[in-house]
Amino acid sequence: MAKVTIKDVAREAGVAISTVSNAMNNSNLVNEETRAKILEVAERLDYVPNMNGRMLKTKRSNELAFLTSSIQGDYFTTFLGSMNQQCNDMGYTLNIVITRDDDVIRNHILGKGFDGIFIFLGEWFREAGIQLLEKHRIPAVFLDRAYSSSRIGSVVFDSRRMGYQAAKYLINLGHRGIGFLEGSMDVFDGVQRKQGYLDAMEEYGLPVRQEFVLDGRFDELYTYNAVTSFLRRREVEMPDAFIAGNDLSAVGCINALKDAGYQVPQDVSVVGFDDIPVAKYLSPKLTTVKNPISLQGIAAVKMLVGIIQERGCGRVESLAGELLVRESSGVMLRDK
Amino acid sequence: MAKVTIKDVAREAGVAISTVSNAMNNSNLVNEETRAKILEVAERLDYVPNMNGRMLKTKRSNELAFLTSSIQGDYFTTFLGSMNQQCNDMGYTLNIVITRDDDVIRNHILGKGFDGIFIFLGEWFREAGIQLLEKHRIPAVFLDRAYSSSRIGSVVFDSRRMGYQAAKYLINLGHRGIGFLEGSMDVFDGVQRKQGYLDAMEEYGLPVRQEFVLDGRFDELYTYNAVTSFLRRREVEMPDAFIAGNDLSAVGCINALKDAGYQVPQDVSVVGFDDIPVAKYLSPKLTTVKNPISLQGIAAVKMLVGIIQERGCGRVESLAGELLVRESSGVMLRDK
DNA sequence: CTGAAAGCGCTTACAG
DNA sequence: CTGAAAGCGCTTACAG
Repeated sequence: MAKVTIKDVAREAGVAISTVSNAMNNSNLVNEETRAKILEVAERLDYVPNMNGRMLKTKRSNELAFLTSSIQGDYFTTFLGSMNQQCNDMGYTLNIVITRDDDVIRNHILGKGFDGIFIFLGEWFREAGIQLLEKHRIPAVFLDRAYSSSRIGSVVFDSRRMGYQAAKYLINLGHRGIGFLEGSMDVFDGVQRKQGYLDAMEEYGLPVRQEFVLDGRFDELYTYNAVTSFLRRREVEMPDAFIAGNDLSAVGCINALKDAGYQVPQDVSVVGFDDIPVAKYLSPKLTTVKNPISLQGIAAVKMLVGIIQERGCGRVESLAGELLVRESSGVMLRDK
Repeated sequence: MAKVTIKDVAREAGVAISTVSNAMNNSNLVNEETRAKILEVAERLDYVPNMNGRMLKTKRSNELAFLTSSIQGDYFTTFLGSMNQQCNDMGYTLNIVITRDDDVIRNHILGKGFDGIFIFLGEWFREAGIQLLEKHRIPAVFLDRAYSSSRIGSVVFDSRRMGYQAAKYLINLGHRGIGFLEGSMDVFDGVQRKQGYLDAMEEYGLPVRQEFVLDGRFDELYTYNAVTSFLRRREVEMPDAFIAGNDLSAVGCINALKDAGYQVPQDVSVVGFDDIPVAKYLSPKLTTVKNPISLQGIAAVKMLVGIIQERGCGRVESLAGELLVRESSGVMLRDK
């Protein structure tokens, strides 16, 4: 059966297509009987307006796109769930597109008629992409960086502050030699978390020892190896604690410490970021910073819709996380 | 800056719009110099063809939709990752839409010009939906049930066989009184896993004791409560083992058993389904059935593209899982 | 209240 | 090789 169009409905109902269109969209223009007849026919034929035809005229789709380079990890599950719900609540549908392809990205930004775009593309979206958005005045909200202009906003976590708080927490526990397992320096959170750590060290006048700053790459195995080779290199000088770029990295760190004969937190405290679901099942249970992921999704949708409907303009919204103290961190015990 | 269209490119390049269209699509029709000029202009203006205009003519979008009622859980992360990759490899982009709204579903099936649809809507997609697909000959692949026709196929797990194998494994270990924590009977896997369990019991001439079949609803807490009240009801007769509808349910079951003073697997063996990431971190580590989720995604894409390109037709493809024996199950120890 | 007409941005025969 | 024209399915002034 061929696709049924507005023509089919018009013919079947014995009216003009414009009347069908009006009946389906504009309540008060059409005679009630005519409308009833048209709706009955439309229902019978399973008529659904072709969005391509409609959008060619109206320039509005009530569709938003979420462009992401990945949906791996629990973060996305939580995030997309809340985002999608909020989109629906506000009358939009969300299209999630996983891609790292420049052409696909351009197509979705420029060629599909989305009313607005959420961007979580990390390194797959750079300056040129921003220029494109700006030049064509596409409403957009970034979830992976802090950027804003008149039609573009961002909703991010206040990773710098949380990095600062994690470090401060450890300092208050008596730790002085605090190491950092840095994540990716291409990633907003990676940079910010480290910066927060540096902020705290500076505020308390503690030296940042470069040999205590290891490359963890947000990766469990990579961190495990980095910490293991660090421990082999220098038996003498141990950090009192490590802040890891994320929980996976914290797990790798803890395992490396254990395998080298250290106890966590008795010998070394470890703090992560994210509060991944297994964090509370680990032994020791992981002390970590939890971000309000659902709130990020909701805030992002509100911001984008605000920009689209001209009720708001672009800005950077920064959400605070929460330090969850569990078992992998404790007061400083070792003698110095 | 207003949206740049084919007209803008044509004007700027001093040619007709049909020439621009040909230059961008049909290689061998256009003079090389003309084409070069046109492409240069298109590039300079950030011209991206409006997909709505194009699709109105061509009726092909190279876009597939994945309609799902949820993306909660690790299943989806794995699944969508492999599916998306396979779509890209085959020249399609995948749009993921999370919805439980009939109108949104209808719109995406009929009104958006997707070349084909993946469906994972469970109870939010019933007979009426299938009729709609059939009537309009929409290429579709189900991931949540077994159904097929000329333009519709399914890729599912062979849950019945795996349920059978899980039960058979326990029987071979010496267990006779095997209980089942059933999941949702609205869900394909829920029904099939239980049926497999029943198959095995029958094959081995073991009675299925109705009081050993509890309602777990695929839910940890719900199962915990069901098992706890079961244990309170009858101290005398204990099952030798439980098969749980999924891992969450298995966890609830194990916790209930432990809290009632039983040891797993010494007193009761427990087997789950899914192999969720925490399964191997639990104590005891969970024996479970792991499904080849990535393969399901790949097979689904291949099937749908086959149907669309008329190179294949609808069928039910059933993927085998793998029983992972870990610590929550063991040989029958108790005296009868 | 209803319908004829124009036009959104494209592609595709077709004429030249 | 290039362009004028028709038409995909809609919506929106506008005339009646």
